[in-house]
Amino acid sequence: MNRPHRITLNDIARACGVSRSTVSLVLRGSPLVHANTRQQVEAEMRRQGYVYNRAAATLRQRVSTAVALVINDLSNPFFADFAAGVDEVLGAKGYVTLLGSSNESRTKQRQVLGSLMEHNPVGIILSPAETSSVDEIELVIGKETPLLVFNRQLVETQPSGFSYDFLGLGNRAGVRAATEYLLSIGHRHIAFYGGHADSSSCRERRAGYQDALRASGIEVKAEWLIETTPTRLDARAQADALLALEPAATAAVCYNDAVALGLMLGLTQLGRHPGNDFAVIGFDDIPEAAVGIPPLSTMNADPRARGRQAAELLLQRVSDPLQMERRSVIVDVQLIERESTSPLVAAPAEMAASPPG
Amino acid sequence: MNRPHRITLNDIARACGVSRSTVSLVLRGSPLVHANTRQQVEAEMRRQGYVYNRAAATLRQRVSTAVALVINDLSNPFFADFAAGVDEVLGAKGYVTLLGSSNESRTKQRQVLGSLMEHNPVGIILSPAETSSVDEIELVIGKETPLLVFNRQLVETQPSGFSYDFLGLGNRAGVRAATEYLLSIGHRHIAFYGGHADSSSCRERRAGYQDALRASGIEVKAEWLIETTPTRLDARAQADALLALEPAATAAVCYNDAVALGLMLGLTQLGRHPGNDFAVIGFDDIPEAAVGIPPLSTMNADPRARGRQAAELLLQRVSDPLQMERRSVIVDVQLIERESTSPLVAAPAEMAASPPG
DNA sequence: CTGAAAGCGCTTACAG
DNA sequence: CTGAAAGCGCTTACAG
Repeated sequence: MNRPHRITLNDIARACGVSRSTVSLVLRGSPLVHANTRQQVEAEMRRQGYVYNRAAATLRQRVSTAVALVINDLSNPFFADFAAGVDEVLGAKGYVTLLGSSNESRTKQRQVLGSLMEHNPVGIILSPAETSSVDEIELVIGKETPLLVFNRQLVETQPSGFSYDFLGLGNRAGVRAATEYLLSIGHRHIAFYGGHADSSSCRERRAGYQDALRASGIEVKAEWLIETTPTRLDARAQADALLALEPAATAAVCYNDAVALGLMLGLTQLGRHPGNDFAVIGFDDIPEAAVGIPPLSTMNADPRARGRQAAELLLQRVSDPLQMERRSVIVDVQLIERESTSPLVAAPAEMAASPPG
Repeated sequence: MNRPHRITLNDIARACGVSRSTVSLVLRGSPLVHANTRQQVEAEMRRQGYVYNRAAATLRQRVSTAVALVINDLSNPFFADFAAGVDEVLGAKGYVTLLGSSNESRTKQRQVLGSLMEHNPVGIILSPAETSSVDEIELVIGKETPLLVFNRQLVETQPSGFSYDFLGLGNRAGVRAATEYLLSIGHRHIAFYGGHADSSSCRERRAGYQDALRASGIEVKAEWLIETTPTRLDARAQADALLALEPAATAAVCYNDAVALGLMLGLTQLGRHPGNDFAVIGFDDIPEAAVGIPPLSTMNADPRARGRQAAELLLQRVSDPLQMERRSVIVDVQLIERESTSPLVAAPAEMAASPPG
């Protein structure tokens, strides 16, 4: 019954006949220690299976190496990939990731943040639950710990001095680019399909769609913005709304890939051939997009790269907290061209003609 | 330029005119403290924005509240869901999750485990990188910290005294049940479709398929085990192999859902109607399965529930390390019946007849 | 019911 | 190049 006495610096020092300080210096790679001493100490640490106690070091140094990562929905591959990217960079730089998930509950989010704060993270990366406010976050994390918010803006009920960095997607510019692409290949009757207008990301994407049409001198009519639940099933069910427009749409920019894939199914059932006589563009580039029939053109946000970027941004802020102006980084999403928009659809007047090439 | 002096128990004690010990007792909910004192102390903590320093408490108490979670592939929704389940239970029980991901690299896995060990986790949940061995894991985590391995067995090169718990899926029993279901609805010409035989999960699933056939007195022929890359594309391309069998297969148990969905596409292109004149069963119950055309019958492993279960198992072991016999829990996967196997296919001899009902 | 003191395992000036 | 001492923020017997 040997109680598992934890090996400490003292044990190593005693075994080597040196002081604790010397062993600590070896650990920290100080050049002050004689090479022989260093080797002897290192050998002894290996021999005894010494494990560094970072909590003790943190306490003494008053700086931790932990970063809190709080995610609204880990089951969503987009956020899971984001988390993987964050952890990749943090791990490579010697930080440990404290994970928390809120499941879109602001109450849970508050609890999780409070619990993680007790571990003295040097910073926090937060993909917030819907409708989270600046105030409720500040209340639990204080003003001192650097915060990077991802993907959703915090609701700002009153002007506060609270400062944090933001990393988000260029929803508006992305959908504008997608719409412009459809215009460039000849479409003039383009709908925005799917999503609910009370979601901020949907509003931003719709705005991008309208930007593109207006810049081309095309009038934006309300009935060309078609609402659906952002799911495959509802998107499939309402496909006929696109063909019922006057004139019928020849292309649709969709709220996201789920909607776009559902729409393609619905169009097929109605006897249309997406990619041939109708162009569809999605948003997200989920794995299924590439293997759809036809493969779906979409906007890719590379969530893993966003995670890496978020970690970099936060660590910059951690190492330079004096640079106080708040940063807001909006990342362009990239159009991935696949067959759902090619072979290029002919201009509306020639819709019945065979595709070029 | 006020350097952010961290609020400690001393500050609270001084402000209240009591000793540090008393404040600590309040913090820990001791009944020894007078109610008035307690209220005064609690109010002062709120007023000053006191944040508990768990690292200091951990150091003193010599027990941490951290659990390390190391995942082989966070980008895979199966493992992301698992992680979400783990975090859910750990958070609810007052533990913090230290996240690490190995990306299927044993080297990265070793580094990550080593780094997390410095934070004194009370236990480790590991979904190991492929071909990880018992020895390499033990070398880095030692014999003292409880370990729960998920999903894949560790390679055991030599008998070692190292003990850990295991949570895995009932691949063999699950596929046996799937195959028996197909037998029960009249099929006699059932193939096992997809996957590579050098993967342990594929071997286990094939074994379950063979178990069912043998128990029914049906001979298992090698050509009825069809290998494909476990992807939708390859599965689609090789669908004709099923119809080329003598006699042609009327049903297939697939290695996983990706394969099954690809197979359904391939069969459709060959003029068959999955769910009507051919039965298909997948494995995993990925989100797409439910919205396939037709919806895919499959085996569900509920990864999020597995995560919760893993956390429970580990915490049991943490609280009772004396119970030394190793536990190995194999969870049954559940058949989810959807249209890809119903309306029930008639027995082979009557294949051309209309479905019942 | 409350306080003084010791100690968890480190790091860091400060001497030598 | 090495050692003795103090201290990070807690908790825990032990007195009173």
